[in-house]
Formats: sequence, C-alpha cells, structure tokens
Amino acid sequence: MAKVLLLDGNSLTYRAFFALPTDMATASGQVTNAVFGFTSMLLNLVRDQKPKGVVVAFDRPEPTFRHEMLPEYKAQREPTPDLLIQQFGLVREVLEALNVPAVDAVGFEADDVLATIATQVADSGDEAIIVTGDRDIYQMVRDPFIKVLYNRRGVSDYALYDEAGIIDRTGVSSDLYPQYAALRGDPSDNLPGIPGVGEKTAAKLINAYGGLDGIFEHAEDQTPKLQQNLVEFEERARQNFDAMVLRTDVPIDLDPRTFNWGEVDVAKAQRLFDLLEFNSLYERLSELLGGLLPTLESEGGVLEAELVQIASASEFASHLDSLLTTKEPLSLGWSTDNEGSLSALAVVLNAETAEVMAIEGGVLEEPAALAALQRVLAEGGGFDTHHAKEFGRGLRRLGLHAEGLQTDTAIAAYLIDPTGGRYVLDDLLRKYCRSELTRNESAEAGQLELGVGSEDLLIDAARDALAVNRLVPVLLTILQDRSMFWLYDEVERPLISVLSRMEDVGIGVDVPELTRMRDYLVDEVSRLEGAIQQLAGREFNVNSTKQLREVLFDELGLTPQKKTKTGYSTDAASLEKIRDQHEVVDLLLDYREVEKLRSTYGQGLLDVVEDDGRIRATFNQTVARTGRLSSEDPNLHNIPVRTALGREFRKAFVPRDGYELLVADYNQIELRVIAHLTDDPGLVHAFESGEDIHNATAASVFGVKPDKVNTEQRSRAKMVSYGLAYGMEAYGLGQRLGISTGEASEILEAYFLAFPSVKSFMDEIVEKTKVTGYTETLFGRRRPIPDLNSPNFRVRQAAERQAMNAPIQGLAADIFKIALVEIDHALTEMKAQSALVLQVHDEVILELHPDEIPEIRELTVTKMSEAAELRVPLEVHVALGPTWAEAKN
DNA sequence: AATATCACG
DNA sequence: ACGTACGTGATATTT
Repeated sequence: MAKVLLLDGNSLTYRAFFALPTDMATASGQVTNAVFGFTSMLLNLVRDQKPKGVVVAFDRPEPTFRHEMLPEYKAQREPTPDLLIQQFGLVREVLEALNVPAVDAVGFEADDVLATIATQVADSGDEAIIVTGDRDIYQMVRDPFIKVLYNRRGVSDYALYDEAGIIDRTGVSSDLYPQYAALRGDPSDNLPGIPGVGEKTAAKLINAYGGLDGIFEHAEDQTPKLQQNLVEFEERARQNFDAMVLRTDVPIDLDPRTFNWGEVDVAKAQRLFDLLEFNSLYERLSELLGGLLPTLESEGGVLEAELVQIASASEFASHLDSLLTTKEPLSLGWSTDNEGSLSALAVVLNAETAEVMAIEGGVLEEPAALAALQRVLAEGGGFDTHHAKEFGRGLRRLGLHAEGLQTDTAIAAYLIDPTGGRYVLDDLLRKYCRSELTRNESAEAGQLELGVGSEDLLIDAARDALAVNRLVPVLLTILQDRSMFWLYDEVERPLISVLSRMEDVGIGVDVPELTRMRDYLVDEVSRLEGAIQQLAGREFNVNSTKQLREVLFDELGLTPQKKTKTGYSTDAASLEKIRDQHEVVDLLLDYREVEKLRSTYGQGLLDVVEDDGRIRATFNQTVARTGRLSSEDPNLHNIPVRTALGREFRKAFVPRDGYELLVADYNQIELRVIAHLTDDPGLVHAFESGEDIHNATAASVFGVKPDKVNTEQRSRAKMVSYGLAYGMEAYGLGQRLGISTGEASEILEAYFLAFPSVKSFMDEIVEKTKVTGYTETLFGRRRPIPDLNSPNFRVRQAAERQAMNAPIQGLAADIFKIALVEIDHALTEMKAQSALVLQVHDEVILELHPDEIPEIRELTVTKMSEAAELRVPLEVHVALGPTWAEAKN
C-alpha cells in the first residue's frame, strides 16, 4: 500500500505566515517567512512520513471583479496580507523545483481538490495522508485509506487522525462531521452555527438522531430553549451543511499513481534556494535526497582550479587555438594595473576539469599572444567576463577590440537585482551557485587552489575566470525565466561597449578657460568670505555649518526655519526665508553658490583633466536602482546649467580641433512616459497636438483658455507635472511654489480632476507592487520595493513614492539606453569619424567631424525619436555649437 | 564614517 | 501626530 501525502497549500502557507516573523527576508528585501515555513513543513513531512508521492492543492476562486464583491464578504474575513500573497508564487516555484505537483481547479478550494484526490488514492487501494489546518477535511477520514494530519498551530504541531481519532476528537464519526460542524458552526472561520449548541451538544444530537434530518424531526423533544433555536436556525444549519460537504468530483487530469517524491530538479532547486537564501533548508533537502545535491562542504561547492601558468606567447597562442573550435564562450578573468593596462589574463580551458590558464600582462603583449587572443575573441563563441567595460578598455590599449562579449556577469546580476550593491564575484558565486573559492594551504604543487585575497595577479584572474564560468549559466537562466533576456541582450549588453568607448574618447576641455573661471571664483569666494565675516562681526569658517549656525541663530538672532539631526538648518531654502532679516544672508547665498562652483567644478574638474586636455569619467551601468546610468570621477551628470554663472562652465566643454559639438535631448521624456503609461486622454491629446505641454496643463488645471495662461500658472503647472512623477504631496508642492499647503492641495486636486487616469495609475501601481514586491518597466526592468509593507508609516510612504517613480524613470532610462545603442550602431555602420562623448540621462553629446554633420544630426534625431513607440510622440531637440553651452541653445 | 549641502535630470 | 519629491555624486566639515 503506497503512501501519498496530500497538502493543503493555502492552509499550510497561511499557518507558516502567521507562525514566523515577517522580518525574515532576503538581502534584497523579499519577505520569505511563509515560503520558508511551508518548505520547512514539506521537508519535515517527507522526512517523517516517507511517502511515495506528494501533491499540493491550492484554492482557485472564480475570477471576480472588485465591484462584484459583496461588502459582507469583505467584512467577514480579514483580507489576505500582501506580504503573504506575494509568497504564494514563490511556494509554487519551490514545488516546481522539487517536482511536486501543484493542483488547483477553477471555482474550487484546495480541500475539494484534496478530497477528490484522496478518494482516488483510496479507491486504488493506496493510503492518503491529508495535511491541513482546516478541520473540514475530517469528513474524509476512512480507515485504513485516508488519514488527516491536522496542523494545530505553527509549523510543527500536528495531530494524526484515523476514524477513531476523529471520534475521539469530535465525538462523532468522520462521515457525520459535516452535520456536526453545521450545528456548532466554526467560530474561527466566523461561521455561526446554532446558538447554544457547542461541541458536546452537537455530538450528542448527531449521535442520537443520526443526522440533521433526524434532529429537526425531533426538535420538540428538546429543552424549550434548544427547541426554539433549532427551529429558528434550521435554515442556517442546512446551509452550513451544504457548504461543509466537500466535492469529490473536481475535474483533475492527474493520476495519483504518478506522484513521485524525489525527482527534484537539482539545478533549479539549487538556484531557487540560493535566491531565497534558504541555506539551512538546502542542507536539509540535500540530506533528504541522500546527499545528491552539491553542498558547500562537499567537493562540488568548493571551486578548485588546475592552474596552468603560461610562460610564453606561443604556448598561450596554441592553447587558445585549441579552443577555436568550441562554440561556447570563453570564460575570462583579468586584472589591471593602476593605469588600466591588463596585467593578467585568465582563460578557462576546460570547465569540467576546472583547468584555467593564466598569463601575465607582459607576455600577453607579445604579438603572437595578441593575435591569438583577437582570433578567439572575435571568431569563436565570444567570451564572458565580469565588468566587461573595463576589460574592453584594457583590450583597446593593446589594440584589440572586444566584439564577442556574450555575458557580463556584473550586468546580468544587476538586472536580476539592481538593489544588490557592489556585485563582487565572490558574493555572486555564493549567492547564485552556493560555491566558494577557498584557499587550501596544503594543496599540492600544480594543483594550485585559488586563494581568497591572494595578491597574485594570475591567481586572482584565474579565480575570476572560474567564477564567471560557473555564474553565467545560472544568471542567464534567471534572466530567461523572468523574460528579461531581451533587455540584457539588446540593450544592456551592447551598451557596455558603447560606454566603454565613450569613456575612452572622453570629452574635450578648454583648460585655459576653465583655469580663468576657477581663478575668478577663488577671488569671489575670498571677497564674499571677507564681507560675510565683516557683517558677522568676527572671523569664522563659513563652510562650517556648525559655526554658521552659531553666527546666524545665536549671535545675530535670526529665526531658525527647520531642524536637521544636528541642529538648525542653514540650507538655501531656509536662508531664502530669512533674507529680509539681515543683509549677510544674501551674501551667504552668493557665497554658497560661488564656493560650490569653485570647489566642485572649478578645482574639481581641473584636477581630473588628462594630459591630452580631455576628461574621462566612468559611466556606471550597475549603480542606479531605476536603470539609469551614473557618472563618477568626475560626475559629468551635474555640470551647472540653472544659474548664469554656473552655466559658464559649459563653455569649457569643447570638441577636438576642427570638430563641432552636437547636443540632442528628449523633450519632457518623463512626462511623455507618464502620458503613455496612464493613457490619460488629456495628457495624450496635449502631446499629440504639439502644444506647449506646461501651457496646456496650466490651461486645464486652472480652467483658462490656453492663450490666457500666465507665466505664474505655467510654472506652477510644470512643478506639479514633475512633482507627480515623484509622488509629491501637497505640502511639498506648497514649499516649492511658495504657497500654503491648502492652496497647493487645491492645485493638485484640480490636476487629478483634469487628468484622472494619472491618479488611478499611481494608485494601481502601488497596489500591484505590494503584491509582486517589485516594479517593472515596459521593457521588463525590475526594481524590488520591499519597504512597501513596512510597519513604519514614513518608510512605507517613501516606498510608495519609489513604486510610483520607478516605472517612469525606469522606462525613460530604457528608452534612452536603446537610443544610445542605436546611435552608436549607426555611427559604426557608417564608419564615422565622429563619436559619442557624453550622455546625461536624456541628452547625448557627440563630437562631429565637419563632413558628417548633416548625416549624423539627422540620424541622431531619428534614432532617439524611434527608440520606442509610445502612445505619444517622442520629441527631440537638437543643436550644434563650438561649446556645450552654445550647442545647448 | 557620518552629516550637511548642493549640482544635475 | 508627524513628515513631507524620485534618482544620482562631490565637497567640506565634523565625529
């Protein structure tokens, strides 16, 4: 008699959720308490019961629309918490990995499904153990074929009932249980029975009269009170009974005899348990399967490489040539010196035997080695590596080009979780492969183990190569599973090379001009500093907010506006408000502006100009959680533009001799994205008609004719439009517009009245994100928003704003990246001498050869406009000039 | 290392 | 009652 475990997935996951704390979460914030508890229960059950097969049933209600839900229904039961809902999908994924069938049927609850399967199992002479926290299932107990393992509470407290057990527990036999339960109701389920009838009376009545019919026939035999209740509530009891009886005819096309525990999808289980950070569960699963899974302690988890050191270029070349026939990408590891030259390169020769060869930078530079390397990079199956952008720059220094890049493990890991942080190979390996690169001091010569933290460049490179080799299939599978491969393959991957070359090209700087500005600013700073100290009546460090606080609020007695962690704030917004109180305040505002320009832009930029008069920033592709790029060393994304003095700096950004700068930027891309995502008729119409969007918005919001909008109204409309992309509230709008929160709130209301779809979109995106745990752009870029269910109001509100903003900023970033890739592709096609030199979120700057000006100007606009097809047109502004400042106008 | 401030989209 | 716009990076000061 084979034994099959039948689990109620809903009931057990519920129990697990309420038994375990919700602060159990992965590093990226996905709460896992319920899926952990359920999986733990499943593994324990399998360990203890040793069944032949396991199956899990789930509820599957008829699809309903919200407005069809009756209010009573809502009142009756607490809604399922979002944190729980988002874990049901994970529970199903666990089951899929463990090859445990998950069964449901439209319009049926899990217990109907279980009853049906249990009946089938029993009819074929096998044993079914039903595991649930729902007592309705008691009615199914049938010796010796069907038993119930009832979950009393938590994840480990069960009672096993056979027929005698049910009688012992309830006082009635299992087949009479529905009638018994119909009489006494179920307090925990908010199901009222007959008043005055509890467990004892119900059992007594059932046993005396054999069922509901008998009881109601003999109602007059009872005490007056009970008799009255029986008569009054007969209908309710009969309804209860109908609801209580389980269906055993649910349409299920699964043969219980095919349920077999133990056919685990090893790779999938490993990946999923790693993602969920179920380390202990993984060990338990492995034990249960008789150590079939590779574990950290077993050999499979520790990566050891056979290190082949290469001494000559010809040896290197012959090894590489032997790899030319393989279609698989090579797994590469590398390191660079301080200047970015490759100082070591490692190639996995044989993934099975973990044979890795490593070569020093010096040998690598010999012509024979370079030629062989270029051959395998371009002609074979290409290569995989970590941080390919930097590797590509290293190759370029050697005169090679990295065309064959397949997988960049850093970029892939970023797409999988953009909140992940630093994407260090060791961490990724632990997270996605459960593997570690360990050091073994006693390793024999020739069997060099790859040591952690080794200073040896060759070993470092070899470790990286091996780590990349193990990570690539895992990361790619995850991207495929999530339908993100297109985004990786068509956008992020080609972008790597675009950015790599942009970094190499750099942007030209007019050093004398920049120096002149810096010198001027130095003078201005010291002039203002003197004047401020004069008015303050003493010398102090104006850059010190601490000292400035003393001067302003203690000595001069000015009115503090708001507080920071450490005291009263002296930021520009606060100073603006007290300008009238003392003439030093205006000077301070000037000082702040000038000092910022001097330090960050004057001195800061001069410090990083290279010998050829160009600045080469690093464009990060794995930093911004929304999908944007970032720029550092220096940050070229925040070169001043808003004030006249600051804007001067853009005159110092110039093309190389004989070239011109072309600047192209998207016109209000985020607002157009909002129009597309919300499909709001008003917004869409405004963009389609080509009118000034802020003017049109102002007309709608303030209820005036478009030609009657004044500048004040237009500027307010603009503030509202952008503020709303950030989830702004009335208070914030009021602050920025210099009006009361009440007035701001009226403007916001008018906006949402004029553009109603915007409001509903914002509400819906938050709700959807609560359930899934992440936001998603149209191109599939995800961002986890774990704090959406935080008990802390402030944290939760901030998360809601992120959830509203991420799809907008993210889609704009997707579109911009696609445009960059397309522009670059077109430049390559035409073998242009012109080059992309800079990008600033929605703006690209190219350095154009005079012969190519009209063609590239045209193609830039076309590629940007056509990067995505939205409900509204993508408008691009383009201009040429001898400096960034002049090309911008 | 943390904080305050401010530059940009 | 409380806090109050998303996303970055650099600088100077203070701890």
